[in-house]
Amino acid sequence: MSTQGPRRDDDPYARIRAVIARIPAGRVATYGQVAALAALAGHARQVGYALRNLPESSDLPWQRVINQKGEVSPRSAPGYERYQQHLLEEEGVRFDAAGRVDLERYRWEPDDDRPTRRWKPPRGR
DNA sequence: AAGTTGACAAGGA
DNA sequence: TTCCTTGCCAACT
Repeated sequence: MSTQGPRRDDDPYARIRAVIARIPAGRVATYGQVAALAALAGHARQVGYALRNLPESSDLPWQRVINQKGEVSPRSAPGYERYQQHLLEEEGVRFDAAGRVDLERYRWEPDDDRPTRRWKPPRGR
């Protein structure tokens, strides 16, 4: 009925969470990518906002969302970045010395079910 | 009601 | 390449 709250497909944050829930372990997606997949292109910041409001009890794989630079986004509470990186490393995501993930290698695509890409194609040369 | 904030992103220097 | 500025837009004061 019309007396109930926003339905899943109607609530932007619910759609954002639905997209994140689809990211397989060992893969990552960027904020902008999640927003676009949730039919909210241009609302990358809302993805971060949704995660900030995420209840502690949530089982959403929030750690698989990183920024376009390939690094875990800085956050108000220090220490969480280290925690997020740790969670990802346990899933097999490798970070370089600068604390960045190779997006070409670990970025998840909706139609991509494979675990992880083992190598990146050689650059033209 | 108006100004500020922020788990972003793209472009210029 | 990194750093800084600008654009973004809902949520929050």
